[in-house]
Formats: sequence, C-alpha cells, structure tokens
Amino acid sequence: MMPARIRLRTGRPRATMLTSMSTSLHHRAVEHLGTRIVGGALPTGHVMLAEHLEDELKVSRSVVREAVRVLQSLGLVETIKRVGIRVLPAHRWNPFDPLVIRWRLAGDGRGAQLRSLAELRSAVEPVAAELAAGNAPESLRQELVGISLAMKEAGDAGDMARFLDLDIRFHALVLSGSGNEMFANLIGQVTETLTGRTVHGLMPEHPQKQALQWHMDVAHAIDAGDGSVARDAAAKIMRQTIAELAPSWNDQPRVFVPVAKN
Amino acid sequence: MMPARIRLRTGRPRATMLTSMSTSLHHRAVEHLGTRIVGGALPTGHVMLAEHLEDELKVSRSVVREAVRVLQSLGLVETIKRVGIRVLPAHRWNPFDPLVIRWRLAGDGRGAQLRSLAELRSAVEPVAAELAAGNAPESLRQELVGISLAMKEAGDAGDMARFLDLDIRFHALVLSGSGNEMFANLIGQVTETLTGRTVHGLMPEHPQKQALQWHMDVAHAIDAGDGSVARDAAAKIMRQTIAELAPSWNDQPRVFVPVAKN
DNA sequence: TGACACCGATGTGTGCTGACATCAAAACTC
DNA sequence: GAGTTTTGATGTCAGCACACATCGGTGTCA
Repeated sequence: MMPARIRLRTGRPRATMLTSMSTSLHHRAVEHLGTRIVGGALPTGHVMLAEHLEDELKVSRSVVREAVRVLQSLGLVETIKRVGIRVLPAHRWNPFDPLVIRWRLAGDGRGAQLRSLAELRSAVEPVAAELAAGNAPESLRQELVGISLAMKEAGDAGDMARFLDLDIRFHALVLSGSGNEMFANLIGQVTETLTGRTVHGLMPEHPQKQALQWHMDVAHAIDAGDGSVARDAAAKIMRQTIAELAPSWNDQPRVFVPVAKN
Repeated sequence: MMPARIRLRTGRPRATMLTSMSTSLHHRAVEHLGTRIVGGALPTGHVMLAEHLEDELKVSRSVVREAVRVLQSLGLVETIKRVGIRVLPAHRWNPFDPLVIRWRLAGDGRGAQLRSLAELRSAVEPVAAELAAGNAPESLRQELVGISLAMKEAGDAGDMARFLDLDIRFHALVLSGSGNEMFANLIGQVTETLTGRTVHGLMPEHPQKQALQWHMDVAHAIDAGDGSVARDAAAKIMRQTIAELAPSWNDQPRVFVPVAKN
C-alpha cells in the first residue's frame, strides 16, 4: 500500500516566469551580476547580501549561491562571513575567462579589452606560426596554403565577407597548428576581434596588398617548415593590425597591476 | 500572538564532520573532482550522477551542485538533464584558469603544461618588455634597473636563492609594467615555472653571464624607453630559457585542437 | 575616570534536507 | 514508423541548524 504523500507545502506555481528566457535561472543570475560588476555598476568593495540578491533577482537561495560560487571562481567577488558578498578590484578578475572578456567587451571597458586582446595576439601569433612550422600536421599546412591563396582571390575581387571568413579560419588554423592548447584557446577571442574590426568599420575597403602577401608568406613558410620566416611574416601582419586598430583605443587609460611584495 | 512555528524536521546534528579539514566542503569538492578529471581518473565522456557524488564525497546536494557549477564554468563538465554530469574533452577546458593549470601541473600533464606555459612566456615577455618601455611608470623602470644589478651581484656571488627571488620579481615587474592586464595576470604562472625550474634542478649552478647581461639590457632599455631593444633582449632570455627546459618535455605529445568548421 | 581585555549577542555565510518543477531520453502505443 | 506517455535525472524552492567574524557591553585594573 502506498503511504499517503504528505504535502508540506502548496508548491505554488511560481509565477510561471513572465520573462520567459530560454536560459536557466542560474545562467541569468551569473549574467546579471557579472555584467553589473564588470560594467562598473557595482563598484569595487561594494558589499551585497545574499538575501538582497534573492529579492533583486527573484530567485531562491540555491540559484544565488551557485551563481556567487561561479563569480567567486572568476575572481569577481569574495564571500565573507558576517559581512556579505564583496566585489573584488578589477585586477583580481581572471582576464582570460571568456565570460569576463565578453562582459568587458559589452561595457565601458570595451576599448581596453580590445587593446589587451590585440596585444596578446601580436605576442602569440608570431610564436604560434613558428611552432606551427615545426609541429603542424601535413593536412593543416596544406589547408593553410589553400586559404592564403583564396584570401588573395577574395581580396582582389573585393569580396570582403568571404575574405573575413577566410581570415578567421586562417588565424584559427595557425593557432591550432602550434600544438599549444593555450594558443589554440585564443581562437575565440581572435575571431571576436576580427569580426569586430569589420563590423566597426575599422577594416580598409580592400585588404592591403602587403597583408595578402604576408598571409601567403606565413602559409608557405609553415608549409616549408621554416619557423623564423613564418614568425617574421606573422609579426608583420600583427604590426599592421595593431597600427590599424590603435586609434580606437588610444584614449583608454592603462592600468598597472600592483606586483605582490615578496 | 505568535503563530506556533511548525518544526518540519528534527535537524539532526550532522555528524560533526570527522574529517575536520580547514578548507570548506565546497573547496574540497571542487578540488577532488577537478584533480580527478584533469588527472585523467575520470575520462572524457564519463557520466556521473549528482546523487552518486553526494555519497562519494559524503556531502549534501548543495555542495555537490555548487562544485559542479564551478567545474562547469571551467569547461570541465556539462550537465545534461535526464543523463547526469558528463566530463568534457580536454580541449574544452579553460587552459588559462589557475585551477586547471594547477591540476595539470600536479598530474600527468605536468610536462605538457610546463611547455605550454614556457611557450606562452616566450611569446608574451618580449612584447611585454616592449610595451613596458613605452608605458611603465617611472618608479617601476628604476626598480627594474636596480633589480637587474642586484641579480648580477647575486649571480656572481652564487647566491641562487636570492637570485631566484630577484628573477621572479624582475619578470613580474616587466609583465606588470606592460600595462596589459592579461600579461600581468600571467605573473603567477611565470613565478610557478621559475620556481619549478630551480626546484627540479633544471637551473644551471651559476646563471649564465649572458643571461645576466640580457636582464640588464632589458631593464636599461625599458628605462630608456627603447622598446625594440627591450623586446630583442627579452626574446634572447626566452630563447635560452626554452632551450634549457625543452629536454624535460620533449617526449610529451602535442595535441591539436580541432578548428570549428565555419 | 579612563584604557583595555573579555564575553555574549547578533547577523550572515555554510551546509543539510524534503518537496516540487521541468524537461528530454526511453518506453510504449497505435 | 510516428506520436504519446512514462520515467528519471537536473533545476528550483524554502526552511532549518550551525560556524564564526564582528560589534558592543561589561568588568577589571591602573
């Protein structure tokens, strides 16, 4: 016989979520808090109470707590007993986390974030090209050569949409071909900067003839296993890219992270 | 009148936590699962049930769920309704997260992780030095010069402990002085590789005379605002560092992250 | 009277649990 | 085979017990 199920609580239908987002409550909570912290709406040192967040987000403690735990792992907040949830200074944030990058790109820090990413690219891609020349599998080298030729075609024809697609794949293949998983992980961010550059009209009407040649140089050097040539050609691409983009962030102030005392 | 508070449950005293660790249950759970996943004990595609983890870790659902949420944000697992918690392939992990790096360094992936970090350093530090020459605040430039001189002293005197401390601070200052928060965030990882190099006896008895000179070159070039000289000197340091360390990871296989189709 | 150490009250994160809600895989029906 | 129902896992909620840092009061001593 089935014991009668005791119904302790009515289990009200819970408002049926008027804002019928497809995403989960957890996702929404992380997103809400992350954007507000990174965007500066919640300044460094600001203390929140879990209970207050429940009211603000209209969710239960579980959701708030799980979201706070995630933000904690990103370095955005810390929890202190008897005090609350405190917003940490920006230099404690994990600047490599995709979420943090996305939130910065969406807010005031957009310029500074793009500069950081561009500088990171300018550092990494030449070394990635050099490593790819030594390590990349044969099929990848050949695809790279093919793409560099297709880029020239698309560039000469003025087909910028196709050029962008090829450009993205080109740089993704170089990063992947390095055999370094940290480099490969930057593919997403590089893609973001490349698309952003065209979307925001920072791309020249036609790709520079030089840039097309440099891409082919990189591809052929990787194919030939010539690391230093690949590196130098990639460095040239990066220098030109930085030069093109620099005006858009020249006014952004630089922040100097304090070095922990020994 | 106060309504009588209905006591739904006795709330038993909860076993008083025999394993009286100083760390929180949440921390322990994240650590336990993270090390086992990154260490390979839980292979890609392995599916766990939350309830099973409760039993295994002897913790409640809240702790398991919060830990899983954090691991999810690191890209180590995904949760699927009606299926469970699935371990994701390594190329989905966030290779820049300090936790992931630490877990890899602690397990079989140690060699590959050190290579990745060293290659990242070799890419970033020259560019960081170049940027520092243009951006670093005056006080930082001067400290850098002072440290490079002290490094020479310590090196000539054979005081390797002091040399290591100075070396760490030197590279931290260069990264910080770049004014790029992503570069600055690598300070921790660079410190790890530097200490690891000496701890594991991969460091020469006396620092190379050339290396000492290169450090001074970097410092003076940054102080003088000469970016390209700083970059080239830093690149020389990196080349030598890589050459010293390479034997320790030459047998590690490289992994090539698949590039998403367009 | 004033400075300081102690100690209890208070409040907030941490952790545990039962009860649903939801949704997709799997089983079932036609 | 297509559509429907069942099932079983995560998702969410709410209440309680506990640990512990902080604050403020109290007592002691100078």
